[in-house]
Amino acid sequence: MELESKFPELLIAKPKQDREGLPPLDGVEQGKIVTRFPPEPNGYPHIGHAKAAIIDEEYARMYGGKLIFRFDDTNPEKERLEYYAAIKVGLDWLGVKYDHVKNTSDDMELIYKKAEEIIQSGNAYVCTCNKETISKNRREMLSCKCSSGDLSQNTKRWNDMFKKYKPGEAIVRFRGDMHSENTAMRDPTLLRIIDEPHPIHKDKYRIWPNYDFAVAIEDSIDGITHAFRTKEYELRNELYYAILDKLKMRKPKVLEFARLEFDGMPVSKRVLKPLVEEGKVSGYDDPRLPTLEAMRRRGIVPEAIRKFVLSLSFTKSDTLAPFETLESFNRKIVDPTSIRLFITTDPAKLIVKNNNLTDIDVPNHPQKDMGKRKIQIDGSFYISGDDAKFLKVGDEVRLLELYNIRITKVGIDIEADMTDNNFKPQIPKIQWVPRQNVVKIEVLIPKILFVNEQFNENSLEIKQAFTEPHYLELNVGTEIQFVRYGYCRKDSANQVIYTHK
RNA sequence: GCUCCUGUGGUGUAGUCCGGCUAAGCAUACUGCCCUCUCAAGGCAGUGAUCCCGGGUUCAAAUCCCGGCGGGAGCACCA
Repeated sequence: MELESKFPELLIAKPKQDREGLPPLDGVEQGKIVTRFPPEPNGYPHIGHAKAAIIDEEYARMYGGKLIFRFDDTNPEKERLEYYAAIKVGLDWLGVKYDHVKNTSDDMELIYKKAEEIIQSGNAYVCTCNKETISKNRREMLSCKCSSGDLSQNTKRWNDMFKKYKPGEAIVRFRGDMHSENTAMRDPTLLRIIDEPHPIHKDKYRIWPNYDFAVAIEDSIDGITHAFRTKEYELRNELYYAILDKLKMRKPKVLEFARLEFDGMPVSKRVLKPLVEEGKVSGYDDPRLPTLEAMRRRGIVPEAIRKFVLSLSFTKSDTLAPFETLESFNRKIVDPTSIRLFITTDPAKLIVKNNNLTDIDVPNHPQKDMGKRKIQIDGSFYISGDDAKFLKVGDEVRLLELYNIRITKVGIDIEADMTDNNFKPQIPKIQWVPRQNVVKIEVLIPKILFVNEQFNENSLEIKQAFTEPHYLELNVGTEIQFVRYGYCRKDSANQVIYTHK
């Protein structure tokens, strides 16, 4: 009673309402957030990039802040110009809008300055031990002789890294703690020598920062407030903060999320590269792959990917991504604008002996006004093998949008008589394609790429099919719903890719 | 092996920080009905979770504590 009057706020129920989209962030002021999407241009963008970019953008947008798109291009051995372009194309396709683009490699002078600073302050040293020794010492928690070298030695060695040393002969190491439980803290590498020409800067630089050093500095100077990264970096948070601490630089907040990968659809270049090289898939845009280009070809639209990513929320728990959920989102988005056409697979011939029509207008969509198309008729049709095999003499079925027929003969050629044109809800309805002017197409049906870690030799089914002449008038890229068959995207003049049912 | 992260229906999540208002919401999948000249989309209904297990704290635990077990990741001069 007394409490009530003194502290009425205690009685107010805490806000537990439903939310949409990503969970709110702690202590963020409107307009004060800056996020970043920092891919390495070392491959084609895939669903994992999409998740990261969408999360980065959503949070920036949620609090009216900014998104910086930054290429973390500090390893010339792996990066190529075409990947910068591919990633940008992918982001634009996804509809992710960024406020600023930059390359980490454009900040090399600054990074060198920071490197010198961290060496000067005694928080880093140049190590000339070989790789084996270094990794052995890490395992055994032992410091090497280089770590006790004085400042003049480190300065001299640092200067020598620009010219004298060969790659592998000297690295800059952070003075961490060789006894730390966190192996990432056992004097990790900060910079190393790489003589491979950089895709943008060619031979201008040969000392390159590694991930931990570059990201920490870049995030800090870019004004990033929230740095989102996948969970496998979690152990490196301590390092990230330690580097900024020694450099006396502003610290962004680092948060992790679970990485996204579909079951049986690996994303790693280690797995994908051999498939492409051996010709087991047609390229990085093969519809079986989880690359953005592949999903686009397959008929997945960006809005569906965004909805899907947001439905996964922002968690660290390992997820087995539900591809069918993505398909469901996609289907709902694509359905209202997909033209309906007839298709027949494993076709069977059907002759309607008393056909008396020469053409018919068929609506392009059952609900939306998408116009009609004219189909020429002469009584000679194809129907799907799947439908044909259930037909018996005497059955009455309806040719969709056309008329009802009664089967008079089955076998290789099916014969029938037209009965009437009254719509009868209870009889089976099947699609058909006139044999005159039939268009022959191939349907590519992507299936799961890997089953139990094994490449699935049957991962791409190719089906021959017949469709209507109207198909020829559609642009490549058009999403079509083949009635009673499924959604497909027109990939070329004579090929479609199956999107989903 | 060591270290870290994680564990809610078939699947993905909400709720867990600040214990009760929900023996658990939403989506997807599945089933049925309605609508429909598609096995699509849309509408309605239903099946399905003792919230990993065991103990503890409490009037009260998915939510707090302890102990197990399962899954994932990191241990590079890659990001």
